[in-house]
Amino acid sequence: MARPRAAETRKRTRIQREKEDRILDAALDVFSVHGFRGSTIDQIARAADMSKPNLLYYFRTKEAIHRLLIGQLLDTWLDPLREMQADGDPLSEICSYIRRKLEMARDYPRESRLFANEMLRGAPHIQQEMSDLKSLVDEKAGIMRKWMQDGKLARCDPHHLIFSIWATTQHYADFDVQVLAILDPGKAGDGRFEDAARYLEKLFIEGLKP
Amino acid sequence: MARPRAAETRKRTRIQREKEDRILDAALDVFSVHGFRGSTIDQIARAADMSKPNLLYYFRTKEAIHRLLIGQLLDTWLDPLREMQADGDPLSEICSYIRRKLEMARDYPRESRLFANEMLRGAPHIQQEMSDLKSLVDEKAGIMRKWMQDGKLARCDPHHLIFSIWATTQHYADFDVQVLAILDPGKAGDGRFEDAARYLEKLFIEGLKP
DNA sequence: GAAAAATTTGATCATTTGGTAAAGGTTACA
DNA sequence: TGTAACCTTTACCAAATGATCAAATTTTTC
Repeated sequence: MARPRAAETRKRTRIQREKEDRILDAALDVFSVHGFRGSTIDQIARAADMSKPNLLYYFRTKEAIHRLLIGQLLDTWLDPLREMQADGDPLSEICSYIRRKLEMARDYPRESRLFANEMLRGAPHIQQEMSDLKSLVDEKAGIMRKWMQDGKLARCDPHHLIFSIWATTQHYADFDVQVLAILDPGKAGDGRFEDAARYLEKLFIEGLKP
Repeated sequence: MARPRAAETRKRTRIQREKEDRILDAALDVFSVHGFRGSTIDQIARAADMSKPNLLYYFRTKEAIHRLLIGQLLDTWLDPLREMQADGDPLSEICSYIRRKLEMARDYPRESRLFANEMLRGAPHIQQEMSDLKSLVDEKAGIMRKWMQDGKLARCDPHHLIFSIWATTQHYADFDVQVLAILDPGKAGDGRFEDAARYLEKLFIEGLKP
């Protein structure tokens, strides 16, 4: 290979770590708003405050950056669901899940939007991950079904229950502009997340009480 | 003006109506999946089965097509909410609203995704419409607040109630791939929408009962 | 059925975009 | 402090993209 690319030889240097982090952060900014096809390397490079060839020294292609981001994302995105324990109190477990998902929407809105973008275009690159996701969801749906049989949770379709939690929480990241445009300007801080948590906990507790 | 562009002189012809419809339909296909920046005129022209210059005879620019689609969308998108009547039974009104929104997610998923794409990129072109939206939502929130005062609806934040209805229903259009990947293959038809309706009506009725 | 209007096409253009080449500058480490 | 590995930049390229033009063809109108 004529020119050594970053990270292809031996260990990662300090500069490599710093720049790769900067690139990924900038790329998350750009991809999460414009999607893969709508984002340009120039845009990302500008956001990372470096030249395009310099950026391409660290990542061979635009796709390589995107792939890495998506991979990192899916790795942590489902942690809150994984934490749902069969031996906890059903309504508390569901409330904790809602709270954790809302915190993610508040603290990692870019990741949420990146994911939403991927879904909107039909999840072309993550067939394997969707399959893993199904396994996890099916497992947790089984736990919920048990809770229902034990009379600790209202009978309902557990898959749709999970969908409704995803939808209501991610909404605050993906549709943030809309939420901000509609709520009173006074709620511009993070107050809307606390209001949302209060509302959603009440809705789901009352709605799912056996 | 050297060359007459479609619809610039006198009335719209039969061909104009047909082709413009074909273009808008194709553009909705493309924009709803790839977003504005991620879509190309070539792509839309191919989907509409015509040449690029031919397409550009009917719409001057890519943006003109997009603007028209967004305008049409917002015009009808809020109809279900407008139909919510202050003098109806609160829980029935809310259930009808959910059902209508679910029907839109089922019958017009492309429109839902087009809207979602716009929101994800920060709704750059629809500031005015967002303002109109706020007026409508505030009005309906007022109705809900009245219902709560009359003891006909559980006390909660009406804005977040509306958000939760939007989120849960639009989810079935915007995240359709995910929904399909997770549900049993048997639900591949429109059955998932009926299941969703059953689940959501129960959740909201029980959750919002006074 | 001819004139006028509308439509379609093929060639073309300037810009943007993803990506490369090669040369010069910097860093780490012996 | 020298040098090998690593990093950065300037210049560049081919393809894609948004858009235009003049000429050719079709449709409508009288």
